[in-house]
Amino acid sequence: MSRVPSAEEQKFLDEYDPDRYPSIAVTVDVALLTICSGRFSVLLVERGNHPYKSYWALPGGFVEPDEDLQAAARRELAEETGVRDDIHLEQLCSYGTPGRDPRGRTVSVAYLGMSPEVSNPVGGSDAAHARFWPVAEVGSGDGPQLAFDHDVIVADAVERARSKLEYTPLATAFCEEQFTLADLRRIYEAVWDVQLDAPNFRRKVLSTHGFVEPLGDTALPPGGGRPARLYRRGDARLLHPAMLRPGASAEESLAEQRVVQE
Amino acid sequence: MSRVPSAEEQKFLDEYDPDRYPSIAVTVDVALLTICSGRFSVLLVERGNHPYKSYWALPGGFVEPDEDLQAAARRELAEETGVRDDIHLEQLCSYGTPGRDPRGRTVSVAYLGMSPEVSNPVGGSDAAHARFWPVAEVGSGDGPQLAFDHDVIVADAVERARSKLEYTPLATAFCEEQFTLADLRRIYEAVWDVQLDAPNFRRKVLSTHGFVEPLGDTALPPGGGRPARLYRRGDARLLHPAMLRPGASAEESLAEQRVVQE
DNA sequence: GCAAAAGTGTTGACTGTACACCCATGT
DNA sequence: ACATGGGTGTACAGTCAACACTTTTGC
Repeated sequence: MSRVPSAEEQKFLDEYDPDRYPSIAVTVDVALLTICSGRFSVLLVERGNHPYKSYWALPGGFVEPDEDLQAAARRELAEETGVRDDIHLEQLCSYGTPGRDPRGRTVSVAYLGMSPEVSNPVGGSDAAHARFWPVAEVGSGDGPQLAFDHDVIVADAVERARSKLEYTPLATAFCEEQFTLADLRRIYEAVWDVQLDAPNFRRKVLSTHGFVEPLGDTALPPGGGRPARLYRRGDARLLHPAMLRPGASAEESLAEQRVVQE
Repeated sequence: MSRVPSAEEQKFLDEYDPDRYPSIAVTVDVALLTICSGRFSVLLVERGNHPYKSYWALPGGFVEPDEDLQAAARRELAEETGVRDDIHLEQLCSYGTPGRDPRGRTVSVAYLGMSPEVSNPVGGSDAAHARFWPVAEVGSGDGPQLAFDHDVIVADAVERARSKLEYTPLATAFCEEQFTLADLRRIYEAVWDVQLDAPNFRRKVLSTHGFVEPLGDTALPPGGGRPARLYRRGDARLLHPAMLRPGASAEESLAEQRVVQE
């Protein structure tokens, strides 16, 4: 990567005087969310190096010279956890407060991932262990201690996911290729931590154009009962009308404000 | 800024080998939106230097060593356009595709700003001119030619603003300190490019807790008519229920998908 | 038959929209 | 007086939550 700069590039490098602007490192971090044994969870890796050794952190790392940001996020996720790479991934936010990394100035572009349950995430190169933690435990005292500002990133990711389930069909990103409406409903119930009325949920989903596509087959429920029809993702990107969270008036709105207000 | 690095920092610098990772420059760009003579508009500056000389661009520039990202956005906005600095500013998205700047690798953290009408934005240091352009013209052929990937950033900012007006009280960010409900309604009409029913709009706003606070005074409408009551911003950060755009079903949803889908 | 889960029908409360109408001011 | 825009009342239509009820399976 040490070629002769063009005149344009040289001009840029003059403006970008490395004495005035010592390099800022650009990293990506991924908050991969999933429903793990019925609980809304986030993938974390245990750090093997200082600083924050033996703390838990989001998988992530440096962006390579000619690599797109999202490609970097996908690569880090694969390297550190072996998660398959066709999952939904979207940019969440960038975090660049001076001092967020004690080793030097970094700006981290965080990504939000959503995937069906992953059986065994493997700890990769720089990650000692990798496992899913229920998001309810991450904020509280009895959960894992998070490195850097990753607790903030996780909180933002969780709230973004909760909100996106309202007006996009992304709940299907947590489902397998084929799923029943009960599967889909359990996604909503786990993410929002509420109970939903199955008959009304069914009607809402089916009346929303492009949310799900019916398949011919049926699946047997685990504990016995009538077989349920199977569906796959539809082609809609937005829900009309939205699937609003129940009882979102007044008091609950406190938690949401973090992500929304900036 | 040339001090002796600590052991931790040195370790970081070893990991962050500048040969493997040639510096990525971090910049901020600001899409400042406002209602200018009744039209939903974005602030652009005409570039005085190559590349993209005499093209129009968003105000922005390099992040300084010990500067928070949002502070950098606010500083660049003040330097290049003289816009007052108490306006609403929130992070929009980061753009880092290799090749987006022909001079070298950059990652730009874009911010979305909302402000009341600004009388005379002044072109600052590196900006030849600064002016507001109606967003409807920016995308089309007869509008300004935009530098870099700023057309994408503007499109994302516009869609984010349209969407935020639905579920937050941010329309008030476009209003002066004191405003009438007709002022507020004209904000919605300009941003969404629709006509709203004044009586129903009034009821919706007043029934939404914390959206606006009534003041004692009244203001005379410009062309004669009954004086209107004045209001100021309320303390809500989210609207319950939301102010949904009329006729948002099916066909119109095409444009929205850009920002939402990633 | 009974338990369990899928799926259907019905009702009453609530919300959004359209529009008729009244009120207060300038000219 | 009348034009202009602010503000109120009302009635209809659509949506949503609650829950009773039917269907199809395993045991």
